[in-house]
Amino acid sequence: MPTPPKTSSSKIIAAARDLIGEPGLDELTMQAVAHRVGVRGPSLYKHFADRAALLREVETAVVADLEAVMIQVPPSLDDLSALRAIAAAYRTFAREHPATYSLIFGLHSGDAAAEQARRRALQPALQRLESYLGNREAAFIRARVLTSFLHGFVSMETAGAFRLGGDIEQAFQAGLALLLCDTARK
Amino acid sequence: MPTPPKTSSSKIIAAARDLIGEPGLDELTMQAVAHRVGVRGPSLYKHFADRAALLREVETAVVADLEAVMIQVPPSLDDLSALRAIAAAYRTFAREHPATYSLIFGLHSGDAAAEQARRRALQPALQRLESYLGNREAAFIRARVLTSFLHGFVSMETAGAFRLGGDIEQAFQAGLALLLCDTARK
DNA sequence: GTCTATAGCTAGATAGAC
DNA sequence: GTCTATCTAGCTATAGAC
Repeated sequence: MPTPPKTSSSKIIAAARDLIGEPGLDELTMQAVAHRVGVRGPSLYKHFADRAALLREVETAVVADLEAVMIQVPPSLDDLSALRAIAAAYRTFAREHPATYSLIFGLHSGDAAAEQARRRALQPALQRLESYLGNREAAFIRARVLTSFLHGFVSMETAGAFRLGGDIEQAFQAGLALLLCDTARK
Repeated sequence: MPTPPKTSSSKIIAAARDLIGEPGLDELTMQAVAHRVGVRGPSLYKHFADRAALLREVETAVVADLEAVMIQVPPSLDDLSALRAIAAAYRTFAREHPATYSLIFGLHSGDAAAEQARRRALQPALQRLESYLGNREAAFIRARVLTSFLHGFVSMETAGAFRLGGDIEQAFQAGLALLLCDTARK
């Protein structure tokens, strides 16, 4: 006679869902990196203690790159135009390097250098917001809201999550318009 | 004499960044799932063809769960209150099941069932938005904007990306207030 | 700093008995 | 439908020669 069932598809699915942990970066293997730079895997360990150490440095470098594109905004622009330009630069960066971008908020390694890079990258936008809103605290809150929108939008966009048609560019501009409306000014 | 250098730390970092592909779900191994349901690994293959097939079903189930919590909003609520409640339910779901939540926009498997589940989950919020804004097209755009904000906010929140202090709840409410202001009504 | 060789591990998936 | 046994494959990391 056949062995009695111990489980079921739905039980397996439920267990799988309980099990999901942090997503990794499977493709980034030491050997693949080594091949890219023309050496063998073990040679990398003369440069970095282990894979985690390499990842920490990558994280910091990526954030610095994002800062570099956001900082390109001409100082001559008015605040609102500058904020729009920063947002556009952010989105462009994410679209051009989607997997790389995902490290910025995806690794959360707690690395001090990466954390400092993140803080530094935020600074220009924060200053513009403060000038625009005329209120330091409001600018800080708005920065969080704007960053959330930008991160969510580009994450969905690069993941191909906008699948219902329509003008995606229009949605981006509409979101910016709502979040950059100057309602906090007294 | 020592072997001449073929590479450098910065080259390695650059190569690593070029290499980053899609993040995986390392912890979700077939053996771990099997152990959870009290069987051995190979038994799972009688239920699902392979790991990818299991993941597709998990994805659909997760979206259905998110829909279930968003649908709990009482019909008696006015549109604005209902939209706030839906947003709160979304955020609560992500906070309670962060890793599970990350599958919703993270897997993009192109699975038809998952796609249909996503569409279905969006429907109630979309209807409320249409009633609130009095414009079908504006509601569709606003839904994209709101979803982007929600997804970005909860992704950052669960990743621990809000590291600069301050009231995170206040930022969430501020974002909702800006995105739910009724500026599109004629 | 590079290499070869290898240890040690873990994963996905299959074969065949029951 | 479950099991044991096994295959294949890939990864991190180390040892030691050059």
